[in-house]
Amino acid sequence: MLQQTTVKAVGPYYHRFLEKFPTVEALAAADRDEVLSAWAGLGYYSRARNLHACAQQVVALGGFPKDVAGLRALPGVGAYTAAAVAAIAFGVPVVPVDGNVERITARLFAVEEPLPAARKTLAALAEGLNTDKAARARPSDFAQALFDLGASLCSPRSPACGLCPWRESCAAQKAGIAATLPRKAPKVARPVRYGAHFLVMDAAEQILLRKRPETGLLAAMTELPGTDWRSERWSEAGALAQAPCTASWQACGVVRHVFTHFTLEVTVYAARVQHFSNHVAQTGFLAPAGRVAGLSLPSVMLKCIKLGLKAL
DNA sequence: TACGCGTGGTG
DNA sequence: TCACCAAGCGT
Repeated sequence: MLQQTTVKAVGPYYHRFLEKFPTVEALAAADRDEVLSAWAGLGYYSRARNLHACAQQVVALGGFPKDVAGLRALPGVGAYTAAAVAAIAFGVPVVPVDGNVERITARLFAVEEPLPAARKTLAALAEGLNTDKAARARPSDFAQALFDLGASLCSPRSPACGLCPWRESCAAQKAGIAATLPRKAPKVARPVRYGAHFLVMDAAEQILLRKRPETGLLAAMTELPGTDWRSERWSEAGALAQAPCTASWQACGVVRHVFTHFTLEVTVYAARVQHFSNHVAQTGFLAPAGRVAGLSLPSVMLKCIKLGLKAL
């Protein structure tokens, strides 16, 4: 959960998740959709699918691998997570290299090569951080101390070098460039994509939803029926031509949502109908409008539903 | 290597 | 408002 996600955002999800799936066996035995639903709103949904697959693999193996190579082979476990689990759970003297440790290392050794090209260099330098006896004796505490140093003093924007225990040995601090490291390669501009989604509710206050494809963006998550997300705006006629049924559609506004690599602008249309024909209902599934929790809805769709319901 | 993959917080 | 960032991984 903590991959690219703040401790604060993870907290509630983590506790709910452990309550729902208290053991690796319970997680392995759960339905994939139940796991996705517990993850809904947290983002990077491949982590949920990988974690579920990972639990099944661990159960099949008869327990957790206890070394870096064994952990690294599990789904969703990369170099960082393998090292973190090995050090923190199993006391293996390795240094997990996350964003914090990359930043600390870049500053300590004044590495001016920009990320991501510098990643290999930084990992090699970080590996040498725990050579002293005290550090090697407590791999978990050493890793945690690095995370905390990065999160508190050696922070991205304005590092508190005056308070840093490593101030004297920090090459970037000596050179006066600590705040400018690590350097990053310039980013590409984030394009805007446009879509339209449709909220339709029957007399029993059920709304029509559908499942997204198994691969790609928001894989296997739930959504309101809608158009493609494309680089040109949709005309009203063009959007309504793809409405899930005939109804007096009402445009109720635009939802703007920022993904990592593009910004999405969704025009939301809403309508009431007496009842759904079988033909229409079979394009997706029906759910009570008041109870959309537990349906693996990503945040962008929660925004759309909220906007649509307000108009009805 | 470079990109696809979410969401919320912050200066 | 907006760019940047967060206990990265898979392809």
